[in-house]
Amino acid sequence: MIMENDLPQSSSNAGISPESGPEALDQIEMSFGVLSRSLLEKNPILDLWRISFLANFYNEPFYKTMEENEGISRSEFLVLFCLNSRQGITAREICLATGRPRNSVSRAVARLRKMKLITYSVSEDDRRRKILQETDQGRALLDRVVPVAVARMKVMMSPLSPKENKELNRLLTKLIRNVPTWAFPE
Amino acid sequence: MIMENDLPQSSSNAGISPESGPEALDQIEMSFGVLSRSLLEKNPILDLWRISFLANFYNEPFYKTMEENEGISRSEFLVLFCLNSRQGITAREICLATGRPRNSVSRAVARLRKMKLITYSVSEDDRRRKILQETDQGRALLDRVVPVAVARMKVMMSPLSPKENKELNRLLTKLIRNVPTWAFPE
DNA sequence: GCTATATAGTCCCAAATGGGAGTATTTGTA
DNA sequence: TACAAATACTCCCATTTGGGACTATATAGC
Repeated sequence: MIMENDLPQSSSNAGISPESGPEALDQIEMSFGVLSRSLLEKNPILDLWRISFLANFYNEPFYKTMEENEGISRSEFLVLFCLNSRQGITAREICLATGRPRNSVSRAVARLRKMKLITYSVSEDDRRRKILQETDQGRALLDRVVPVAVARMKVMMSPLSPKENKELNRLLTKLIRNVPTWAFPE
Repeated sequence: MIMENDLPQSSSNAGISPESGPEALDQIEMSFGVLSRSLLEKNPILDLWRISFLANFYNEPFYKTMEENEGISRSEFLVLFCLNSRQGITAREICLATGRPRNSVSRAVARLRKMKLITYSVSEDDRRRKILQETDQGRALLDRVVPVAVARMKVMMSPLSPKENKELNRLLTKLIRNVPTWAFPE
C-alpha cells in the first residue's frame, strides 16, 4: 500500500497551480466569469452553492445532449435509470427517490410505454399500483447513455485520489443520512 | 486547540447509529423509500447521484416555499442573489454563473424591475450592456429570504465537524477547479 | 471607414410543466 | 358490512419555459 501525500494535486492536472489560495479558481473565472468566481469563493450559502454548482453544470448539459441524441427527457431518463437499478418498483417510489412531481413521472411512464422502452403490470397485491419494468429496448437505450454519463463523471471526479474520493463519500454519507431532518419544511 | 477524533459522529445526532455500514441509510429508506436508498448506496454514477440528491432536496423545497411566501421565482431569486454578491454586473454574468438561459434571466430582470426590486442603467462603455443594481426593496427581500436559506444550510451541514467541513470544501475546490474541462460537451 | 461577424439583451411561440381535481382501489373503524 | 379517509395514478388546463429569431451595438479584418 502506497502512502501518498494528498495535499499536493493528484495524478491529473498536475502542476497547473496550487489547488487553494487566491488563484485556485482562475480557470473558473475564464469559463464562467468573475461573478461565478466570487460566488464560489464567498457567499452566505457557500457550501450549498458549491454543491449545486457541481450538480447543475453536470446535469443540465447532460440532459440536454441526451434529449438531442435520444429524444428522452430528464424525467424519462430518471424513470429508466431507476428501473435499471431496482426491480418491481412503482411510479411512487420514483417520485420519492428523485423528487420529481407524480405528474411528470406519470407522463414519463406513459411516453416510455408508448416508445416500448418499458412495460407495466398492475400489482396483484394492490391494484392501484403499477409495477414498472424496462424492456430490452429500454435497457439498450441505457446501455448507450449511461456509459456517457459514467465517463463524464469520471472526468469530474478525476482530480481526487482514490483516498480523497473515499473521504468525500464518507462526508457525503454523513450529510445524506441527515437529509430527512430538514428536507421537507413545516 | 482540541484534537478531536472525527470518525465517530460529531456533536449533533449523536449515537443514533454508526455513520457507515449497512444501516447507515435506514432513515433515508423511511423518508424516501427503498429505491432511494439503493440508489444512494450503489449505482453507476454514484458520486454524482449523491451530490445531486443533496442539491436537489435542498433547492426544490426552498424555491417552492420562496415562491409561495415572496412570489419570487427561482431565476428571480438568483438574479437578486447575484446582485447582492457583486456590484456592476450584467445579465450575461448571471447566465454564466447560474447556468440559466439568457431568456429566463432577461424575463426575471424585467419582472424584478417592474416590482422595483432592481434597477438598471445602460453601460457607458458598451451600450448593449445593462448594469443591474438592487434597490433597497430588493435588498430588504433578500434580508428576509437569505437567513432562511442560511439556517437551512446550517442544519444540512450540521453533521460535519468544523474540520470535516473544511475538508469537504478542500475536496469541492478540487472538483470545482476542474469543471471547465468537462462542463461544456463537444 | 466599411463590411462581416460577434455579442447583449428581448420577443415570439410551440411545447413542457406542475397544481389540483378526478378515478380507482385499499385501508381503517365501528 | 358500511362508510370515511388514505393512496396510486391520470387528466385537465393555466402558466412557465426555453429555443431561436430579432434588434441594437460593438469589434475585427481589410
